[in-house]
Amino acid sequence: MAWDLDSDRPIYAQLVERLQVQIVSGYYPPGGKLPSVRELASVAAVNPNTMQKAFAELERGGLIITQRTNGRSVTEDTELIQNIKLGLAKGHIETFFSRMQELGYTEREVVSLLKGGCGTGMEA
Amino acid sequence: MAWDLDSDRPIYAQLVERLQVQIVSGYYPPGGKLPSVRELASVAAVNPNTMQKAFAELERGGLIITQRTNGRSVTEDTELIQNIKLGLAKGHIETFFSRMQELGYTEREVVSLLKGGCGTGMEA
DNA sequence: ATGATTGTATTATTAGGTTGATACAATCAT
DNA sequence: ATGATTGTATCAACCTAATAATACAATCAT
Repeated sequence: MAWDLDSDRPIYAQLVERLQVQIVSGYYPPGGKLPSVRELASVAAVNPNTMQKAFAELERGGLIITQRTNGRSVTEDTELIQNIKLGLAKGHIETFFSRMQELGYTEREVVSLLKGGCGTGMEA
Repeated sequence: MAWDLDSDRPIYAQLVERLQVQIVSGYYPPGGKLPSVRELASVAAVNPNTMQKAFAELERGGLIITQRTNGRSVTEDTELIQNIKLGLAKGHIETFFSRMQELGYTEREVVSLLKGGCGTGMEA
């Protein structure tokens, strides 16, 4: 699984988002143990300091828990996980419609566009 | 109109995107003259050098044309403008579905989710 | 012709992100 | 007990982005 990091944004922020997705999508199950800072940093081809920063950020959000000298685990608070997942989904929907609206598309146009596209001006 | 620049991404890149949208949406019509570097920089509360960099970037894409000592204009190539607009729209659609799939939603789920009209943020 | 405005270029400085190289105390497996 | 691994902290170096302060030649309005 590639990490496809973008140079146009802080790496640690991208790591946070990626790990967030991996947790709420169940790739890292609730209560499950996470790879170590050094190991994940190695996999992502990133400096351990950067991965550490991402982990610290995730912990502030409550998604992961640190056992001082024994690694980290995903929280067992499945409700929190679900809430974050729904929050992310809503955010994506909102920004998507917002961006399409900026371009001049109405909500109705966008929806019909996704269903199969009828007279939206995008066929050409 | 606020410029709501994000500190988490290069400002010049955000300026490029914003100006792109303003052009393809017709806010700056084809062949129309653009504000000067200094004026736009002032409006956006940004350093002239940064705005200059954004303009240079847009010019490389062909969207705007520079009259050496007499300001800039939007290209009159409406076909190019339309192509860029469609490209932006397609990009938004693709990344939207991609992000939703990352979270575990199928394409069919997303579409029916949007048709249900539950919270798109565009009703108002 | 004059003065203001245009795009453009230069230099210096600041701030933030990233990397690399360490180092330490606490824990686990053996 | 020993050695490896854990999270954590620190320091220096580098790079990019952004700002600030200028400066210049070419154009336009007057």
